[in-house]
Amino acid sequence: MSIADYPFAPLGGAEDRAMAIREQLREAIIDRRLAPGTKLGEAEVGALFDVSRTVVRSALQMLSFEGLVRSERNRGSFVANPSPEEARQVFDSRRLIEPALAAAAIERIRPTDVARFRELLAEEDRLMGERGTSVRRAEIRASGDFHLELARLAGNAVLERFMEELVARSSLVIALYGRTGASSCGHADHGSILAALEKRDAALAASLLVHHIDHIEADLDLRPAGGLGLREALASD
Amino acid sequence: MSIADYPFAPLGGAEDRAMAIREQLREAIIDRRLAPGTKLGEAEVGALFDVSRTVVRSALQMLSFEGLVRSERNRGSFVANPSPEEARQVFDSRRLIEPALAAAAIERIRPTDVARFRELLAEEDRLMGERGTSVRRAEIRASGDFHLELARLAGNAVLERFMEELVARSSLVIALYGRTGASSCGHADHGSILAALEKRDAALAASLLVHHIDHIEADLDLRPAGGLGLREALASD
DNA sequence: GGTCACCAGATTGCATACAAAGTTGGCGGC
DNA sequence: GCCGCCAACTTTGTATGCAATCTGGTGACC
Repeated sequence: MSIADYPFAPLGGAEDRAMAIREQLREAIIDRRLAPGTKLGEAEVGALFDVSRTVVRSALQMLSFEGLVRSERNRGSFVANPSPEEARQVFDSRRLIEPALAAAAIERIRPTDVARFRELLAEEDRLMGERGTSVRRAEIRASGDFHLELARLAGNAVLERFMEELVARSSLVIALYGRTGASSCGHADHGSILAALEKRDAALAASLLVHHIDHIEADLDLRPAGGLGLREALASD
Repeated sequence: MSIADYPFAPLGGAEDRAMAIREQLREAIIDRRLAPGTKLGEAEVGALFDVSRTVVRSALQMLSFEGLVRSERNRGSFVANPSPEEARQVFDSRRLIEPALAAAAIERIRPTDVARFRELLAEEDRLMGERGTSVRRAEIRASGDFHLELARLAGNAVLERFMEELVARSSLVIALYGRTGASSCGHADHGSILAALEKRDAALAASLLVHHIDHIEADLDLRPAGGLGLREALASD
């Protein structure tokens, strides 16, 4: 299940063609099929999707807003290369927002919602059982979907959109700094969080969420990337 | 002082011409020189700023992302007409985020920051003393700047950008639903919040902030807008 | 030999032209 | 007289062309 499958468009009602390209690029970036620093030339992307640069520009602008792409005037757009500091800020933001989402979700959760969560968990389980890089990508995405579902359930469209951005950027950060050894997003955590939601124990859910996010962040290698500050820290271009 | 005066561009690095138009439109919307529901035709806006539709489109897309403009495919863009529910979500989000910003700001606040805050307060004072609708507009904006300065000081670029959006949308909501009688944004509150920041009393600052936001929201008339649901509720077009 | 200036190539920024979708007004039929 | 259909207009969506800017390399000059 991807973000685009949700019944509402993430934003106002932008052009659908550009939105489609945005989604494709977003998935590719999150899955790390597009490495950070990769140049996204308008003409090149346009040729790839068989659309004009106009549409590509629109898509790139959206991604730039989301922080997944960095645009430099008269130079072009590149897949974002979030710094460790940016990564920390993203996780700080999530630690702030998600517990509140849980509290709100508890007020509104219904059996059908629980069922949907269980579906997501089952999907995660299935993916965890397998091996391979593509599976790992799907795992990161599935993990994000859990948090997005939580945001959706909370019923605050503003925070939900913020979370869409935060989850996307988190996925990019995990792909960048994640240590391959450990499971990037402790799956078991999701199960216990869901249990707390079912029990309508907001304090427990909040606590579990914060620890969950701590856990994700702890699994990252956020050292200053060689300590250098030169342009994009030798962006693997 | 407007957002554009800050030393960094609010976003990636979009085209500067489009950014300029975005700023102008944003100011106009927040100041309610552009009433909610007003159609923003690409050609019309383009003629006004003497640029092509291409640039206008870019600006409108940005505003659409910020929630200040609503775009409908093949129909055009309109100044957003936030529903009472949307308004509540915006304030809920602010009640969540701003106390955290205050706590972070306390860790980093320095005398020069305090001085900047005092400047903002003085500006507010000056505006409060006068009368007239244009003054009232400036007052709303100045009030927003206080909160933006707080966000800036917190040092989290992610949350800062969220706050930029929230403050802008709040201003729109206040312009829409604000009761003219009461002062929209209790100015005295800002002073006491700043005092709490100076004393580095995070709990007090957080409490004051929440009450401050409560106060703003309480001053609004968030009734279901006449109960009618016809297109844009008779959008004054 | 090193440095600076200049030039060629490529890429983005912007404007314009064309195509598609929607809206409005009028006309004819019922 | 009212309803539905059709056509012209208006507005947006997309493609393409041209100008400005940046990059990288070459050659002259110090």
